[in-house]
Amino acid sequence: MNKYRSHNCNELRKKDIGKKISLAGWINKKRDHGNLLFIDIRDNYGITQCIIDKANKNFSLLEKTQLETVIKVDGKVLDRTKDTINTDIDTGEIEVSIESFEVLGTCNELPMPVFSDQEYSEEIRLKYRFLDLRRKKIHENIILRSKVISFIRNEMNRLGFLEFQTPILTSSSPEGARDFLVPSRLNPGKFYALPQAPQQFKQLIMVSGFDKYFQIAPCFRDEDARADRSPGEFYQLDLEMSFVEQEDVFKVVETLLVNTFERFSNKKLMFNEFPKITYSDAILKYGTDKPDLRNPLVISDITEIFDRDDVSFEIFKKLVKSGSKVRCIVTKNTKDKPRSFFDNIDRWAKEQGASGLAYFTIEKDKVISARGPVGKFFSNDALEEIMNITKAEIGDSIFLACNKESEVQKITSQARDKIAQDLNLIDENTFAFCWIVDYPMFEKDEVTKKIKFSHNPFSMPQGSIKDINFDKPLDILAYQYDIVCNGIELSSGAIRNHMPELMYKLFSIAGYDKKQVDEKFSGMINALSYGAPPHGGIAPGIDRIVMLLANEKNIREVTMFPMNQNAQDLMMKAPSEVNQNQLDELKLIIKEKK
RNA sequence: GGGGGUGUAGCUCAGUUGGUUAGAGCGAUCGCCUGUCACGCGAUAGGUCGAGGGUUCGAGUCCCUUCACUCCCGCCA
Repeated sequence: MNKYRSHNCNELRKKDIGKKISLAGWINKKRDHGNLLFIDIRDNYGITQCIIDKANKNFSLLEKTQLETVIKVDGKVLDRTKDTINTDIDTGEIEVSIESFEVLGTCNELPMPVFSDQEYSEEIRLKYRFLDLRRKKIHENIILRSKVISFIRNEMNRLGFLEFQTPILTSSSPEGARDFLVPSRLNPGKFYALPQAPQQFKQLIMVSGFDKYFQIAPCFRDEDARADRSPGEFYQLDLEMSFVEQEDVFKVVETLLVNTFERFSNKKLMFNEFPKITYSDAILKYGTDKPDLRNPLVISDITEIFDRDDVSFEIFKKLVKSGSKVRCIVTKNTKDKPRSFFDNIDRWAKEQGASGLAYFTIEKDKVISARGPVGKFFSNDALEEIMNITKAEIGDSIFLACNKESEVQKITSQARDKIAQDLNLIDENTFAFCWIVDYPMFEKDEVTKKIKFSHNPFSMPQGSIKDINFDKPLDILAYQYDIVCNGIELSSGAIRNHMPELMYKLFSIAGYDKKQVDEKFSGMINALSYGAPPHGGIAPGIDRIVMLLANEKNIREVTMFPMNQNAQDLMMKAPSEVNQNQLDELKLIIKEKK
């Protein structure tokens, strides 16, 4: 028999009444009646109410024992009378009469209560993460995470994928995020980099002939945090497949995600076969490449309307002449909404730094007309044309913004979210997945005006090497795709470029000559010259998947030991200074701070 | 690097137009209480009002600087 317990704290039931048992766990809560003491003991599995009265010699000692002390109790399982049954806990039909107890782990006065629904500051939660993790909600989130990862492993195995580990100490690469660097003692002055993703390795695994690979891979990027982005490190379900086209990857990911989300959430899936939206369509219709498809609102371009003579909205007309675009959002049947609804949205847009959102509602008495502050500027014919373009109907309202393309795209995208919220159009009980496809291979850097890779430099461009017009690099599309759920980007992937000749060509457009490519990507480019199979893959973010399943807005709620926004671990006090010997061995000198 | 929010007891918070000795709940300590499950009742301790400077007869409250936490922009192939 186990030294500490005969049962866990969620095990005892009516059938155990009369048994002599022992339990071990934390004192979750005490209810002290002076001559009678109730003690709830908690472990990973649940809570059991224990009871002791003054007749027992241990009474006064137990009465004074702090909450969260770890104790072992020996006692007998008792029935509870009908009116004292607690239906909130699984063990609520019984209780344990304590005969003796033993303190296994003492507890100081707590810096934060464990048994409480209160919210606490991040600072205290992170500093005492081991206490925070005892609390029900986050404890369950972490267990969920474990189960999701385990399920995904099984599914991947079932789908014929092999799990491999790849190096954590690797080389710095010029593209992408900032690297975390690790100095090399044996090679003074040189540094390893922690992998931003096992990108090159997984391609090398394909070149090595393993056909289907996956890994729950740690990824390290030295970039600033967000609510849905851990600083420093996060996990991806990294996967790669040989002899596949885009559709083959989609099929695997759809199967995996549908199974995972159906298994771990009660929410509905809006699509079992995820819709595919081209990047350019997404940007136009939603103003972003990570649209929330639960939101039915779409953005339309009605710039051409403002060239018409029967439209007299002079401010917009003038802006359009100088190259601005007009985009609009139609809200269905909002004719009876109060003026305040419209004005609130206009005011909100101004708060976002835009020049506001013009609006009108389409009405029909004998002829079609527009009601609202700017309605008078549109003729009957112009309104019909707008209705034609936007599919708006009588009784609908139209919100318009006019600005440079990038600005109008930004504000209409935000407005789409804001209006949907105000109209309560988003079904919180749904997951809406979609693929964003046909990403451009290159984009122009706004600052330097140079052409650079818009996503992954190893992606395969669409079209054969003979057909691609390399003189218009911004027109080249890639077999590059993202998967998005409820407006959250879960992952990027691509069919890879496995042809060295084409690779050099594309890198040259982004400003790397052959020598640089050979140097910086030696592992990859060399391997591709020795018989590389066509291959492709993707890497869904594990943390974000668990966030969606746990219904959490912050990634720290699904991360066991997260760092704070400044990439510090308040519990372990990382990062920290190191001693002079360590620096000497590494041949490093710390510059004085300015 | 930039913008917003927050910072008052161990924890969660209140604190009026600037005005006496800065309050409450939980927790802690002590006392009472044999059926609670957020047990109840009474008492006690506990404060550099994040820090520094300024305005004022007087600052938790107004102003400036700064720090911490957080959200967002930049950044994240």
